[in-house]
Amino acid sequence: MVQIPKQHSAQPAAPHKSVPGAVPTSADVARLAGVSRATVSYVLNNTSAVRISEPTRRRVHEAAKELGYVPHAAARSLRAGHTRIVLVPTPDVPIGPLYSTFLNELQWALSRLDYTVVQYGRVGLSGDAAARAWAELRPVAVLGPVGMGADGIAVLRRSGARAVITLGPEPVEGAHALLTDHRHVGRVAAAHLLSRGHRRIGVVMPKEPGLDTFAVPRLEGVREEGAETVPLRLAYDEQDAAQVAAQVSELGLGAVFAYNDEYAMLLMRALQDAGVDIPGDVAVMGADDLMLGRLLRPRLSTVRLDLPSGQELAELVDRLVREPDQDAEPEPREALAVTLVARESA
Amino acid sequence: MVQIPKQHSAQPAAPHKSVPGAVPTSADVARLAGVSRATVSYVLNNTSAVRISEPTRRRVHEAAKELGYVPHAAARSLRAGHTRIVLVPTPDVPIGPLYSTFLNELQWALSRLDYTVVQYGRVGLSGDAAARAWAELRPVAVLGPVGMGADGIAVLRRSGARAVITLGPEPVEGAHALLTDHRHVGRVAAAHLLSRGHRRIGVVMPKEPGLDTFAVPRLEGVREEGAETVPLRLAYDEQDAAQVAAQVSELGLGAVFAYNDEYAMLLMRALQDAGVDIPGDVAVMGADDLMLGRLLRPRLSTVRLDLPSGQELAELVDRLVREPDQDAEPEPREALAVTLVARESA
DNA sequence: TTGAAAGCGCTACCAA
DNA sequence: TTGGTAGCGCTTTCAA
Repeated sequence: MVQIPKQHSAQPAAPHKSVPGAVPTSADVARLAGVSRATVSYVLNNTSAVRISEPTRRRVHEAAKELGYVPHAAARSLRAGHTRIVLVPTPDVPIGPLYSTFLNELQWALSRLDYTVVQYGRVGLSGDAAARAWAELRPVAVLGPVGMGADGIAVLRRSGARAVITLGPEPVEGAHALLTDHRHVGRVAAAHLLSRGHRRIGVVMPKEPGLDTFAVPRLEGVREEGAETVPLRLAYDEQDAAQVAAQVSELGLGAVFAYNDEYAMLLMRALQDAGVDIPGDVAVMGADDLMLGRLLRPRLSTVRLDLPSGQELAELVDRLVREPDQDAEPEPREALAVTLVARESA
Repeated sequence: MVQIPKQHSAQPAAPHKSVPGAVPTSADVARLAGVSRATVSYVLNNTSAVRISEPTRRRVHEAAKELGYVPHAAARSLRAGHTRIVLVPTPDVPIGPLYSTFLNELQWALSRLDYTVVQYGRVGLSGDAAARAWAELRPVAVLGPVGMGADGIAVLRRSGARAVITLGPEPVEGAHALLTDHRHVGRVAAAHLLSRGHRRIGVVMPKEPGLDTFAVPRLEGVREEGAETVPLRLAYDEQDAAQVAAQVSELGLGAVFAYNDEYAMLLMRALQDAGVDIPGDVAVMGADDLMLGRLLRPRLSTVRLDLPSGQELAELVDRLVREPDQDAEPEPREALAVTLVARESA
């Protein structure tokens, strides 16, 4: 599976002799400083249980610096029996500025807490195969294994993960669930549109694959709120937008709820280019409350989403890692706050 | 530094006895299958140098499945002497859809090639401290250590990194350099504006910290092309945009080059709200060629950037890992293609 | 205050 | 075809 250069076996070099080109180990440091490996470890880790004399400390530090010694994380965690790795999924598809900002923040906050963030792409593995691949790294925490079943979670748990946190519409057994139910988004938008007298609502669904994870629940939310929905598939380009705009007119739709602000902007422009008045002829709503919505004319009405901050989530991870039993199976809690932002377009 | 639960030392449990709650090892599998650990390794890795009988294979596989055995990546790479880890920097600050799409693509492509992508945030460490922290993971490749000097690169190299690739304006010794010189962006924009008779150009610089890495070179490019530049600091909000718009009028600026399309849109809207005609009174140019530029009226003139695709970059990494000496110090090559996209706003 | 040595989980050599 | 075993680099107990 992995090709390994036979550098070691080629010549069974005399033990305890440092090869020039090789990466220095703590043994090399020990030799140079004239102490034992144990002492090196004590000094470099500031082990408080042991007192090492100043001269020895200095010698060790100097030797380490001279050799450019860098400890080997894998060896350390093998010995320790656990890692500081937090696994974070790479979304299969670019998912918008909102989410990528959130991820960024999260990574930053986790790094601050001295965790190593590993982004793991699924790359076509099924839920359980993915779980096994992830478990090989022995992560101390795993975030948002979307679409992973209870079995996968169990594998992760058995492999030593002390915190498994899902972000998704429904709780998964064995994981700490942060519910992000995007149906709320659709409901809020629909409620607003309904209150303005629109009973039939066109719902813009991205043609781009992968976004359905969010788009479908948003559509469902609109339906649940009691509106009649007309799905409109829209690719993120101008040509397609012109076609959908025509479709909106043909169908006599008086209101449209777009997947998010970007798709709303795209469609709104196409409608305006076709001479449609907004909100007079067609009311348009977006979602995500991006800056661009404020810059459009008319100003875009939208739905704001508040995810937990990366900071908060990082702290949750840290807490679960430290006290794993505490909330083994806590009440799943809604983590997605949703607010109407009524401006001019609807 | 890391608190380690003393689960092992608490009771020096009899060796070779599998503890129920613990993570199963290959020894557990061997015991259950009634074979040696070596055999387990052979079977599970499909080692071609050794032939194992079918019945034995089956027994091993069954035992592994029953125990839910998952190999330990750290132990494996400790033994192997190298990892499949590729270190990728987390940008300190959200950096726009263009770059995050690129990163995403890259991660996906690397995962496909069986690399483990680790995102490492700098978290306030200086270049060389960061290099040491990164080297602890013994990555086989490191991408884009921005602002890291030759020393840092050397540490990484000595720790076993076979590919060190920088993306930045200038080559760094010891690394494979992909030059991304954003001055080109400014030059192309300035050339266009100059050809339209604008000699004095307002240059919008984001107030947001971290973006200066790109903003400053873009400004320099404008200057190098022979224009007189007037820096305009702009925060990404409407209030500030209104102020800057007023400033543009006061200064009698006839042309503005914004850091990117988003800032251009922001300023353009503010100018229009103030009754300024575009491009009649003020010509506006953006950069990055985002979709939103096409949707503005007038349509936004901009500069398109083409980074190498994630796929290409992943292949480069793979090639360097396989043949490290080949291009130890190759000719640094320009990796950022820059094209003028002239539309209506300038 | 320091050193010797065991052992974390795994793979690959060598011997049977 | 299979097993024994050394050893990757590190930390930590125990003994000196």
